[in-house]
Amino acid sequence: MKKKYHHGDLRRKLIETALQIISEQGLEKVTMRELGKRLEVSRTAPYRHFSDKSALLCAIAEEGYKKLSTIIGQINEQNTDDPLIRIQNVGVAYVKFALSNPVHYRLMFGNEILESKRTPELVRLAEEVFNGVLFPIKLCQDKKLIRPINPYIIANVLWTMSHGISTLLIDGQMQATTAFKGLPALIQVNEISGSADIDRVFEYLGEIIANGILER
Amino acid sequence: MKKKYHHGDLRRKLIETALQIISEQGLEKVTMRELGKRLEVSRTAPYRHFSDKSALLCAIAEEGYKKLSTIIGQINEQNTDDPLIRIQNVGVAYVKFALSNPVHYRLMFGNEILESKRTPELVRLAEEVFNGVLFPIKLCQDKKLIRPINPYIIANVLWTMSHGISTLLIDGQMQATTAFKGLPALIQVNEISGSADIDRVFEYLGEIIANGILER
DNA sequence: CATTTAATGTTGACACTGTCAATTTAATAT
DNA sequence: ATATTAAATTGACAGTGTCAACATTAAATG
Repeated sequence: MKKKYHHGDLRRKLIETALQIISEQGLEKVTMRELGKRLEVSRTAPYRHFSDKSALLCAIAEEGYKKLSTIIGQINEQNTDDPLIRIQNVGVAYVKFALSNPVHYRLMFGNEILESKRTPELVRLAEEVFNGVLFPIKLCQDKKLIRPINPYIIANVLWTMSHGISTLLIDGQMQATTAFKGLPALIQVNEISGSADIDRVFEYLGEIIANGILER
Repeated sequence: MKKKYHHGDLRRKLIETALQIISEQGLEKVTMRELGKRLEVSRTAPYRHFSDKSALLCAIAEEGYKKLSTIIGQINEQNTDDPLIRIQNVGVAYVKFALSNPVHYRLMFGNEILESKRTPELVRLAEEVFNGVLFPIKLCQDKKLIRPINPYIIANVLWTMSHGISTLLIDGQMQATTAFKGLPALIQVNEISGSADIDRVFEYLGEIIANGILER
């Protein structure tokens, strides 16, 4: 790609600056004009790189999908003694990704980008992520570690779980510090950072999903 | 309340019209001016009823919380032979509410209303809903039907599940028709309406949460 | 009843937005 | 060195949230 023309690397900078504005002041403060202003470029310069605002947001979502897909792919390549652990690792990684990249995550799975404006590439990448969740489940079923329920369902259950907790935490609906307080030592909230230790939360949720909640 | 002054019942109409616009064309098409236009009133008339746009959206969210809270309250008042069924009923009602009132739901639990702009009343109503989820769980634990796990955790698991599936379906990320296709007869998608039969989906998810996914 | 008061609605104004069309600048290809 | 094309600019237009000043009318008050 070499060096760029005038600005140098405006496309990249636009994405970065948009991300920064969203996390600082929220999505509605992202304007094409403000982006131009911040990057010391004219108000319509961004249109040379993104056909409209929606296209810019799509690019961010795409970036997120690629990142998440890579993370999950790497975990699935790791060898583990216990294949069940791999499922947990995928779940933990998923939620951690969401919490570390809330802006990406909201654009990926939220309603900010209208359904009609989602690019085919976006849809493809989303499927790739789902397959990454499906994979370790099938593996465990092959080894008779998980009941022979349709693996799609189980994947959807795990996805539902991971997505649910991700969005509730990201959007400040569930307070990790209180939601999991006063629990057995198993779950301990990291009081210093103020954020829950996702590994332990997921460990606990995993135990529930694994064994169920019924008395037997 | 009798008849109103000039327009009659502008406040009510503003909420209704906003809801209609959001479900037809999305949130960003709701503008104070457009609301005025549609209701044949001046562009700033809405400001006599809502201090700003955010206040209008808060009012919609509040309406949603009250509705959901009432629904869950009614279910919890019903007598059931099997208290476990009550938990399932609450979950099903929750998801059904979300699917029937997607606009309300997104405003209630999404990020459209900035965290800083949420009124205290909004927070209180959200807690009320959570308590409605907690109640039947505690009841089942009293009767030794559910393992003596901290009931808060279980409520959070159920909430996570219900919220996760609600948002994935509402935002068109999970296709109910395909996500639960090719399953045992237990789950059958309503092909006519194109929407999943939430009762059955939840029945299935409920079974998984109840008994876990592990082979034993 | 007449009159004050407060609720409700209007008009004008401002700074801001997305985005198009026409134009200019400069990097690359020839 | 010139032609081509990518990148950036300026001007324009219709739309937006919201404030301040003003107008109208319902309700409260005497």
